[in-house]
Formats: sequence, C-alpha cells, structure tokens
Amino acid sequence: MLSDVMEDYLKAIYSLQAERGPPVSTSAIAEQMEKTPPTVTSMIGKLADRGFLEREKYKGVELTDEGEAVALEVLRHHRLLEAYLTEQLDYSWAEVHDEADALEHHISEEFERRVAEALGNPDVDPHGDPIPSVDLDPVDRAETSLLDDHEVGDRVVVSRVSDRDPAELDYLDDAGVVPGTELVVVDVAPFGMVTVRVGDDEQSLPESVARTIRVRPVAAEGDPGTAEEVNGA
Amino acid sequence: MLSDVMEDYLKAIYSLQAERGPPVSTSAIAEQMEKTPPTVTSMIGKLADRGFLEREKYKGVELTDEGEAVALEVLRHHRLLEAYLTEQLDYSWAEVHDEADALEHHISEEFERRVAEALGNPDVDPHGDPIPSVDLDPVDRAETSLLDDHEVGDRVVVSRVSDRDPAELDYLDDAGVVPGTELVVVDVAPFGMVTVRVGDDEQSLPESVARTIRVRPVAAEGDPGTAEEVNGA
DNA sequence: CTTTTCTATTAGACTAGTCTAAACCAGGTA
DNA sequence: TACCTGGTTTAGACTAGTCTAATAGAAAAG
Repeated sequence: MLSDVMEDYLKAIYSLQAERGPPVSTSAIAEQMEKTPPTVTSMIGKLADRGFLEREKYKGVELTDEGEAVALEVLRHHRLLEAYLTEQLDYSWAEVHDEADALEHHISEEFERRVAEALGNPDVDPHGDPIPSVDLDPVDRAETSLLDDHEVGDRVVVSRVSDRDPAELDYLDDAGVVPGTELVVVDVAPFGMVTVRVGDDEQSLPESVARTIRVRPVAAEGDPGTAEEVNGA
Repeated sequence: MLSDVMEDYLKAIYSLQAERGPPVSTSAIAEQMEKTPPTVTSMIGKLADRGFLEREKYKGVELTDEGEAVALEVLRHHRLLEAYLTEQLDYSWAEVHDEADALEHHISEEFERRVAEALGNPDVDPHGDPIPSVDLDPVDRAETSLLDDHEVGDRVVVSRVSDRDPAELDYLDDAGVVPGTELVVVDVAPFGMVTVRVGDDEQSLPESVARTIRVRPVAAEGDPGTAEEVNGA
C-alpha cells in the first residue's frame, strides 16, 4: 500500500526529526534524500494527504503517529538486517548498511520475526543504534550526546556510530571506536577536529566524524547492549 | 541498470522458453506475468532494443545470451534464497517462494556469495530446481519428464516440483511428494487425474498438479541432490 | 517600512510501467 | 480467393516519481 519511496521519505523525516526536532524543512529532507526541493514538496503533499504527516506550508512537516510507526517499522527492519548480516553472514561492520537499505522494504513480517528470533531479539544493532521493538514504541536516545559537543578531559563510552559511510566505519573500526569503547577527549582543535584517547592510542577525528558518534557518561552501569569487546586499557 | 520489472519479464520468458521452447508469444508472457498483452508488447520492445531478446513481430521472442544470463542470475538468486530460508531460517517448503520473489532483485553479489557459501554451494533448491552456477551456465532439465505424461505402471523418482502455489506445496508435502520421493503411477483417470502410490499410500493428483511435477526414471543411480528423506517402504 | 535574499511552491515536462479501446496482421475456413 | 477469427500491435491516457525554470512567500537587512 505504501511504496518503497514513501517509506524512504518517512524514514528520512523520522531521523531528521529525532536529531533536530520538528518541524523538518523541505530542504533538509531534500538534502537527506538527495532529491531536489520541488520533488520533496510534491512528495510531502502526498504523505500529508495520506495522513503520515502534518504539514504547514512554508514551515515544514512533522510525522503523525501513523507516519512514525511506518518509519519505526522500516528502521526495525534495517537494524535487524544489519545485526543479522553481521552476526550470521560475517559481514563487516562497514558493509551492512547498503545491503540493509536494499532489503529493508522487501522483507515480510514473517522474515522479520524469524530474523529477530535467530538473533535472540536484540535491542541494538552493530552500530549501537537501538532497534525499535515489535510493537514500535518510539526509541529514545536517552542519556546520549554527540562526541562533537564534548570538551577536553571528558571521559565517555561510545553508544552508537552512524551507519551511513562505509569508509568512515572502516576507519572507526580500525581505530577501535565501536559501541562500548571508552574514550577520553584529549584535544579539540580549530575547525572541530577532536582527538581522543582510545586505550593507549590517540585518534584524531574530523568534526564530520565526531558529529556522528553518540556517547554516554562513562560512569553509567547501564547495559552496554550487544557492544563488541571494549578496546584498550 | 535493469529494473526489477525488466528482470521479472526476462525471468518469465526464460521459464516459458525452457518449458515450451522459443519463440515465446506475447500472450504467454502476459498470462505468466499477469499483465495485459499491450503492456507486454511495449516491454518486449524495450527489452529487444536493449539487446536482451530477439523479436519478430507477430511471432514472438527469444532470449539472447545476454537476456538468458540476466534470467539465470535472477533464478540463481531466487533459488539460493529459497534454499537459505528453508535451511537457515526454518521456513517451510511452501512459504519460501513469495519471500524469495520479493528479495531476489535486491540482494548484492556479496550477499549471493555469502549465502551460497553458508549453504555449501548447493546445486538444487528445496523444490528440486537446479540452481544456476555462479558463472550462469544454462541449466538443463536433462533426463526429466512431466509426471502428467506418464502411464500406469511407470515407476519414477520425483526430481522437482513447482514452487509457485503454496497450497499445492503444502498438499504435496503432506502427501510425501518431495524431490527424491519414489512413486508408481497406479491410475490415470479421465481429465488427467493421476493416482500414484507413495510408499504404502495412494494419492490422487489433479492434472494441474501432475503437470508441475518433473520426474526421472527410477533406476538412475544419479545424484539425488539435496533431496529430503525418501518416504515410504 | 521597504528591499533583498533565501527557501518553498507552482508549472510544466519527462520516463517507466500500466491500462483500455481500436486497428491490424496471419492463419484457417469457406 | 475471400472472409473471419484470434492473437498482436498501435494509440492514447493515467499514475508515480523525478527534474528544471519560474513564481511566491518569509525572514532578515537596511
């Protein structure tokens, strides 16, 4: 009933809304989706007509509960697939995103169920992103903050990394920066370059990378999820 | 470069060509694809322009080597997926077809490779259909014939069953008619109803079903593929 | 309060894939 | 040979999704 394309828009709007809050602008969606603004205007009109979002012209959009449910369903598919590909088919951390993007719209509820079961119903994917529950409760990012927003001396644990750019993921993987890794911010240079200590090594991360890493305070005793082994001392 | 839709047409044409030989008519494709004849005319025009088939107006089409390669690639995906879903995710024999149809166009070469490896590079799927090789050599149905074409007294081994109709598959599964099953034709009634003995049981199969089952002579010592256990005495 | 600038929307066109209705072969029948 | 019948193709329309170019609204600057 809902095309792949529409699902992609709802997913994009969901993540923009989660990051920067509603309303979400036409141009923000256009950038995220790599489409032109008129294309987005036309699509949000259709999505609003079908009740997936509220729209105020020239202002932006906000997902309705129904729109959010669709986005969460797609997100659940995406993250379950990432987890499955990593754990059962030996995909590397960096490879899974594109494959999951291609498959997320085409798996049945049955497939979703069986994959979740095979994984023991995990609640985070390999990047540290929370997997929406079967009943699609909104996921929250609770205690986390962006690494980019921290100051020298802060000691934090990596909660999640973006799953978008394979090259970046490979780089972080090599650097030992994965969900669960503990790090200390040792320098913040002009233009946002952030240097962190990971175990005994220091790693300098461009701002564009630091902005995609979410962290939580190091003290937390909370469940680190399915985090890989923690590096360093 | 090639849309899902085009891949589906090439797959359909491939299987029609394999069953009834070239040329394949517009109406046969239309029926298989559940599309109208004008739609098919328009699509085969595009496929011919792009070199995937030879077309003679008012006569029909025949796949080029390139078209056949595409069809075999899709078929390989389909059958690997069926095998994977059955073996690794506990799908029943009957459930896999639709899931594989949905996924076959969206898996990467990497996914194909990993799935094949996880299964030990099988050469038949759970229905008994041959899985095209990685290098896409044409598959042949060698020694097989349709159950429908046999006479009372013939003793044969099931080589493959159709993967199209889940209800039919469930029925055959219950009846113990799976690839590898040995059966004897005990009656052929008017209108094509075929009665076979499977072990100690007799099963009557409507012609529509008997026509989807391929069998080979019982004597053959050939490799029975990944056949399930053989039922009966 | 007016002007400039930036973003959003409208207008209109294009491709892919589909349909219905009408015209058109081609082969068999008279 | 002429006709009829049935499958095939053409004609034309429609939806989904996309674009570029032009217009319009909102917000910021003067």
